[in-house]
Amino acid sequence: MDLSIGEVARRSGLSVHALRFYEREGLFANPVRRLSNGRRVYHEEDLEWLAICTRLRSSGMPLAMIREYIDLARQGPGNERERLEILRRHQRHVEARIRELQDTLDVMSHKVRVYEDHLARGEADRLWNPSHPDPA
Amino acid sequence: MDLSIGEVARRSGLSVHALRFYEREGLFANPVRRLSNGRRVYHEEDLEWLAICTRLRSSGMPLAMIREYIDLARQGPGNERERLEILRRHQRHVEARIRELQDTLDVMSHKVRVYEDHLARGEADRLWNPSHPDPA
DNA sequence: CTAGAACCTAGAGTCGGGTCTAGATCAACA
DNA sequence: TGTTGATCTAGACCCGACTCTAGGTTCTAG
Repeated sequence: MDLSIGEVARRSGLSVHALRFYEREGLFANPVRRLSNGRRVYHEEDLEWLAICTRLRSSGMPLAMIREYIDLARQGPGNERERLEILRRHQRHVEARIRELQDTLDVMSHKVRVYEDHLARGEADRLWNPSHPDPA
Repeated sequence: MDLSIGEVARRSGLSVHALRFYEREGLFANPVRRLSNGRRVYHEEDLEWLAICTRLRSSGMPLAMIREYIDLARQGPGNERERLEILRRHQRHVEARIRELQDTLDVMSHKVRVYEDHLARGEADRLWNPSHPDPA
């Protein structure tokens, strides 16, 4: 079940450009094979890995960290602890990020609520305006 | 209580470069005043606004959106609904982002847990490795 | 046979958000 | 007085992660 780069782009949501770029950056576990005419051939497992990559990326893992991971995986058994450590590092990072966002969200929600009250009463212009006192 | 750019940098955590850059980008509500010798003078309210900016930035609000907001604030009363709408837009964005991160975190945590079990039993090399089946 | 789509490479360009440099001025201290 | 350090401007540069271009080949349908 061979897949062309266009097919993989369509199914992964990445552009063909991005797929070639990822390959140059060494983000594929298995070197991408070529047809005799030079065209790239992908398989289902590449698609699965890309789905994981996309997840990791969208949660803020830099390509360099993904490469670090895949480099270990490529070396085969023996470094599982290290791989796990990379994942845990990112896990902690994401957790911290969620806390940070939640924190900002709380502050914002409070501001918005207070301001809505003020607006409802016809008082206004005091919402996070550095030139004026803060109603919160 | 006048503050120099260096003082503001120290207290805001932004670099002097970034402060000048923010000014060029129109992110200050009140135009930054100058001493007769051309040096910038800041005040406590600038610092307060910068703290807010930093929050918004670190939660992913682009500078362009902050500028949009501050432009409205600068125009004075009458556009409070619009300002509120900007905040709500970002609020929704942050909420969605938190959900996305939480989602990825769940997947990762599951993977990590399963893998730790496998490792503990001496089975290995199956953690998100595109060349091998997945134990999850 | 031919048009158009899909593919190839190398390398340039983009965007956001800064960061840094050069060269000048100015302040403060020993 | 001289040196150190803070500031100024304009503009170049950086980074990550793509995105796009130019110029060329190859596949596919009619």
